[in-house]
Amino acid sequence: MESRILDDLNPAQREAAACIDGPLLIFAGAGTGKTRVITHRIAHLIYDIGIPPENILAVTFTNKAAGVMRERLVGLAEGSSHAAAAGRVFFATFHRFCAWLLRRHGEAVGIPKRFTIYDDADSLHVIRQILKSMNLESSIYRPAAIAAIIDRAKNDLRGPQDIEAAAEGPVEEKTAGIFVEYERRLRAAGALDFTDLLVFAVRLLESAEPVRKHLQEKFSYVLVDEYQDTNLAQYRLLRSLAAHGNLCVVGDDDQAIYSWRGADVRNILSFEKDFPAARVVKLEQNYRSTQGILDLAYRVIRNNRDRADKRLVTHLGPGDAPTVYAAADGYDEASFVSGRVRDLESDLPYNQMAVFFRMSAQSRLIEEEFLARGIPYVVVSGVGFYERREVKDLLAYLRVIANPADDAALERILNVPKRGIGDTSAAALAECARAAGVSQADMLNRLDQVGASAMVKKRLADLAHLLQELRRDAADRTIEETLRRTVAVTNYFDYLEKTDPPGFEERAANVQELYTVAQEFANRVGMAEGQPPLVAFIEELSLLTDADRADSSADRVSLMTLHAAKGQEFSAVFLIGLEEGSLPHASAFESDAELEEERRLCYVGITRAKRKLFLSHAYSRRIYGETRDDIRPSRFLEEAGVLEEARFQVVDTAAYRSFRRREAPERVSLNDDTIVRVPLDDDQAAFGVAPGDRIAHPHFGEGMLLRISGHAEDATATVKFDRAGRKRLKLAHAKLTRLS
DNA sequence: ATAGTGGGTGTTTTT
DNA sequence: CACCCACTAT
Ligand SMILES: Nc1ncnc2c1ncn2[C@@H]1O[C@H](COP(=O)(O)OP(=O)(O)OP(=O)(O)O)[C@@H](O)[C@H]1O
Repeated sequence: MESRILDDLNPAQREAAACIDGPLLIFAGAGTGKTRVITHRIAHLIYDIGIPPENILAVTFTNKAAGVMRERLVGLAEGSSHAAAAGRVFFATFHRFCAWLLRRHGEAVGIPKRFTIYDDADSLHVIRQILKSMNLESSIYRPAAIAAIIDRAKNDLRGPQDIEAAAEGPVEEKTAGIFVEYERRLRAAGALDFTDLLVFAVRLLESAEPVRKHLQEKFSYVLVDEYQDTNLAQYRLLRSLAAHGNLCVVGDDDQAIYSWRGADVRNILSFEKDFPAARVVKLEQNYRSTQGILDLAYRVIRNNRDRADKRLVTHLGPGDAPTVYAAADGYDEASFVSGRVRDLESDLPYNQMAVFFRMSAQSRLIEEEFLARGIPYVVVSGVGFYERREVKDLLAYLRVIANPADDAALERILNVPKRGIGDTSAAALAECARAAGVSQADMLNRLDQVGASAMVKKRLADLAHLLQELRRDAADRTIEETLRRTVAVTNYFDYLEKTDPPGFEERAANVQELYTVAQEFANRVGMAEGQPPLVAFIEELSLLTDADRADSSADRVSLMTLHAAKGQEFSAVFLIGLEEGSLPHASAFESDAELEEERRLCYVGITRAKRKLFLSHAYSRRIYGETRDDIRPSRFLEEAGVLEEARFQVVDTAAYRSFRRREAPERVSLNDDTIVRVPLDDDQAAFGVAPGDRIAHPHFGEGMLLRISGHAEDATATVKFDRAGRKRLKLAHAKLTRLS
């Protein structure tokens, strides 16, 4: 068992990596080498102990993390005869692992082999359809809210009955019914949404003993990174899978940031109870950051009550004090960031710099600034390649080809490109299919049963024919060829050019890029695994995210959300928008638990930095197109004493001082019912109503006018109606009458 | 059937 | 501001 592999670990890490049998928890703070231990432990298992690599399953949080880990593992075997073995370890996210499992054994729980994976947009689409069929208004029953409730329930392995039982309002009550119908429609379409992958995998493992036994034998060693962010479904999956006890999990309760997705930090806190005889290894030596950065991180996270205390030490020395910049506004902040990037660029490559923010929308000002300054950057979260309309359109064609039952995909392409099949015809087709109990694609081949005009039927028949040809040809063509043929027979480029002339070039380029992705996929995967390549490709696209696609070798500054930053590290980090409402986000104000999660998010951001850390906040922001001058710095900055202490460099600006002097209007948070009695400008007063008035609206009834914002035509009243709740109404339009 | 208009509405975070 | 929906005019 003598091993050079473990030489580049410190004693505590080595202990963890060398402990190969039985449950093991590595519970340690940021940058202590948890991920490194996992990688070395796998290498040790294979190269020193002789465990066949295909018996090892390593679960990561993102596909990208899986890729990085695989590379590192190969790196460790460099030059040895084992190098190829590394490729046989199964690295995957939970979702990908479940998809793999269900492709093979899903039939035991009623999932067809060629199931399709519905993404968020598909799910929302289905929910909207259901709302329509139930005659529920989507303004009250907000599809996204309903989707969130359903998704959350599924992650907790709960069903419609549980939601109904726990329902607190009308929306939740109805959600149970929508949930039932949602499930029905997905099953009928042979589709699983992201969370279904987990749900059905759990169901499969817990109900089909032969499958479970087989997997337990196959994966005799299971390792899980970022265990603090696992949810109930994932936990149950691990329990079944790793009943043999050879389960190694690593994590840090201070980095639990996915509770909104059902992740439960108690999974890691009670690991010892769940897996008796578990060994626990704690690591304290941080190898990533300088002491100044770690101190600041600690000053933030220590304010969480609900945590296991951990101190981190580093021997990288004190380093540069983190810089705090108080910006006048978002533009000022952006120019601060670009200025510092310019200062740093002689010492650091761009890809060692990153800008983090709470919400994707916050990247915009930074992007504009970088564009103007010629600083190369890449946005690694937000609307990306795979969400592009053109990519999803073509993917929908592939989906229908691979799985004719995929109604969501069919509905997407029914009239894309425009072929004169409008909402009415689409609804008729859907209704007939529903009545006949078949998929809409099947219905296309039984048009005699569809009540529609001859003209429409002809168009539907043409589509059916087109799909049939594509499907027939797909059998003996490459994916790329199928894609090209689809584009050709549908005249897809013409459609793009007609519908979006200014965006045409970019969209066409994305289509080309998709060809390349298909080609690379084919080269990489070959004909392995005996799976139809088309099905495998669609799965790949469904599970990949933009972050996975980002080429880390390209020399660009990374822009990403704090959530996307987890697990990564950069020499220089900018954490922007450190303001009340943003970080912590306004939606967390009401709940201590959520505030603590926001604080952890801040902690995660800070601890990504190796040597340079810049924190910034602005006193003025545009929110909903309105400029707000009453923005306060984040409580996290205050708690940490950052704003006063000389040990941190506080950059102040003349611009900011003048902002501070200006009289701030009464503070209003987005959710409260304060009546904002600031003097109205003449154009606002002209409407004859003022904050504090009782008013009546023809549709919403009576209410209290809370505030007026905007000017002239755009003057908008915020009214709290007695029955209809809070509404915003354009004064120029809404007929408000003043009572009393 | 579709394009264009003009309301109202709402905000996280992602596999 | 950006998105989504309902409505109107072609
Ligand atoms: N024993 C060691 N010797 C040298 N460098 C190390 C050692 N252990 C870890 N490192 C380095 O420290 C950095 C952080 O390691 P790693 O990403 O594994 O930490 P982590 O605990 O997973 O962090 P986090 O939880 O913050 O994502 C990496 O650059 C890694 O190479």
